[in-house]
Amino acid sequence: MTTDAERRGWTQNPEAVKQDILAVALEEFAANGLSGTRVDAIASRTRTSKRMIYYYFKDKLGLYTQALEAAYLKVREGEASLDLDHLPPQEALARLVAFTFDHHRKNPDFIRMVMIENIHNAENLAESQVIRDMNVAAIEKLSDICHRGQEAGVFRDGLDPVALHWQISAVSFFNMSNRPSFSAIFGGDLFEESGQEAIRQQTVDSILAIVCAKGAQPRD
Amino acid sequence: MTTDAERRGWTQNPEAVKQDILAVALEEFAANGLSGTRVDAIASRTRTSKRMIYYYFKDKLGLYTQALEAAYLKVREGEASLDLDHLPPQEALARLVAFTFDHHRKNPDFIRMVMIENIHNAENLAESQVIRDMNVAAIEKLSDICHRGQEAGVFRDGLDPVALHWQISAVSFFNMSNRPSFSAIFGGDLFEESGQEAIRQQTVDSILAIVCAKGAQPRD
DNA sequence: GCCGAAATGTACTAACTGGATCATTTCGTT
DNA sequence: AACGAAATGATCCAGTTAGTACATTTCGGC
Repeated sequence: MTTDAERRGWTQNPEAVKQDILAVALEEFAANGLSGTRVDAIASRTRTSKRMIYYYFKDKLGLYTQALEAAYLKVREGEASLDLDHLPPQEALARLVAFTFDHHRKNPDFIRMVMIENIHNAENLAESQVIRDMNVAAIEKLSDICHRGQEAGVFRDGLDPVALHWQISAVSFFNMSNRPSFSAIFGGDLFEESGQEAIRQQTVDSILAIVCAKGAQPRD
Repeated sequence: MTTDAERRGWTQNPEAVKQDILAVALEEFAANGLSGTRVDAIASRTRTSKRMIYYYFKDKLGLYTQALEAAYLKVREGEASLDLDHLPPQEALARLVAFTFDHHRKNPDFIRMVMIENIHNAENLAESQVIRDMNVAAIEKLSDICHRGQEAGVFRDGLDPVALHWQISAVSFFNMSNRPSFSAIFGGDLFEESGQEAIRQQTVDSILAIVCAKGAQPRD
């Protein structure tokens, strides 16, 4: 299929060109921020030219916005694999927390895109419906676990799934977002593999502690 | 003292000029990031000129670095006021967590500077000794509480003050840093006053839970 | 009051950078 | 095989921006 292109000249391949640009753009924006990224830098790392960027994405901002959505989509793919329905609530929650923690670790450029968005007050993110949808799913998963736990009598009443998600995200996100500053100040021990396991466990414990009904026995 | 300047011409006042520039620079960098900030924009908001910026700070990066340190210093001032030695360990820790949470809320541009630094892999922050010193103090405070708690038998053994600090920081920091994206997706309820109180309490609870000795009674 | 260094004002520039212009090639449709 | 629209290449441009050159003023010490 690409043999035509190899031989001489070039072949029209809009979709591949778009994807190529988008992949590079994501890396560049994640690495350098919105104003820190040079369109020329993206173009030169692409198999095509700057001309195509403006042809398909119109703007630097247009490209950025699409790259942001691409980052979210890429992350979403990895999330479906998690099936917790068959687990008892405490176990399910523990798994969800640990999974979220690890999942953030595996997606550094997604993290960086969100950081960058926050620097810009999430103005572009606020537009995207795609992104909103995706996160609602996360809440539903969590909400379901909460209900099951309450019915089983092992979780306390009055849980707020959003507040819970907030806390899980906070730790998982911070672990990646502030790693440079944190380890510059305190050294990198916590970010070695053993350190990461420790704080992941600490995170799981802390989350379980706040949902557990008073008097319920802690898991071992 | 400024009357001379009012009358005609200008008065030499190196220190005031420096501080003026630095204050504006901090705001601008915090608002727009490193590459997003225009030196001219800083200059025009200053009582002096761009010329002075380069005279005193040499570089855009030089100015940025000093602004970063200034942000840290400003935050440090507010921290000394906290005296926990007279409180029992659990109470002291609870206060420390709540204080940290609130303190971050009160210093948005500090938060943003750290965010920006992390985008840049904390390269500039890593240089500054001032900043390192400051955070060591925080760990010592926490470490002291841990020891007292262990001696009193209410905290479990094997606590890592740095890991604890990591968790406290994570939540407090994320609460500010990711507010735009989080509320764009989930709405702003958690960031109303009542919501903030709820998650602050949730944070305190979760931290206490992970330090408390198994079997120790939770505070009421 | 004078002198040299420090401090400040004004105007400029060289390079960068987002974006535009113009021309050419591919390719499905007829 | 011809035609028109879509896709791509090559080059250029105008505004922006970090940083500078040059001139002037202030001020402490003598």
